[in-house]
Amino acid sequence: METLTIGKVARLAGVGVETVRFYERQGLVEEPPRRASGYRQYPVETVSRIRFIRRAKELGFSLKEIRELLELRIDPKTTCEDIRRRADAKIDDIAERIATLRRMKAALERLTAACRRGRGPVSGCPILEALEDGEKS
Amino acid sequence: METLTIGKVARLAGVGVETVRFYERQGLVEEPPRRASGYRQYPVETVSRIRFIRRAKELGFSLKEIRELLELRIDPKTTCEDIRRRADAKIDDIAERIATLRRMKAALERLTAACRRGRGPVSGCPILEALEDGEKS
DNA sequence: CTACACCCGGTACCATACTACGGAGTCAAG
DNA sequence: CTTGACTCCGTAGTATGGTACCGGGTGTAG
Repeated sequence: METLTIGKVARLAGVGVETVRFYERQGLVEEPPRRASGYRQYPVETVSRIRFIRRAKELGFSLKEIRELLELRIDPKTTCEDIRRRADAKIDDIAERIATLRRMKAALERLTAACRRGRGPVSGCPILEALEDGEKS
Repeated sequence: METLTIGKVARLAGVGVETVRFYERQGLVEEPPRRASGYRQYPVETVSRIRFIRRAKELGFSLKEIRELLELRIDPKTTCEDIRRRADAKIDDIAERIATLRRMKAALERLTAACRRGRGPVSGCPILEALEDGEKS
């Protein structure tokens, strides 16, 4: 089975070596087996895992939330009911983020449209107005 | 014209007084007029502005990016061309975030579906696998 | 068998985004 | 006209998420 050193994992995932070790300390990346010298031996999947972490982080999930997302899987240690409840909560959260982003996008599209056809009466701040409704917390 | 003290703005927007002043220092909230005593007099719109900042932050935008979003408007100081270019870049950014969130949501939905019909062969980490493709940076 | 890139753990430092504190002045209800 | 909540500014401290550096050991190509 193919394994990678920490440096290769880091390069493939587009992060620094220090970041990989940091994610390990945070419980986001499983502690890999070591060889006699103490060198970490990573399975190739670790690369995808780290790439996922980066993407989720860009979308505003905290490392704690990302850990929870990564723990969502069907295994014998947790009941199906429990997994479904937590996954459903995440789904709702994500749906709401998508809805808000869509409103922001629509507002910006109206702005560029107004711009294109000779600066209509768009003043004030359109993106801000787009979120006036739809408040919920 | 109705104005608000900093404390009222903060309460209505759901943040602390210190946060309002912090956003002012960061250029996210315009410096309001003061009365003779030095007290800030905010227009009511400031509340929406701060609520927008909070939402955008939850979606993973940095304060710097949020400032850029809030500056996108048609005014005489910038050319239409410039506004459109910057707005288009933000639109692309947002579209990509939406696409990634949709893939995450779909993965979680597959997980709960598998869960519901008596734990199928879903092992490993479905949300992670959902993003295996669609890499771009 | 040595050079050089790589890995080890530990600690210290950094940027971002707040949050708290202190000492003093202000406002309004009673 | 006092009292208590609110405001002022400045500075310092916190949490998160890394990033950098250290002295030392490891691995391998020439």
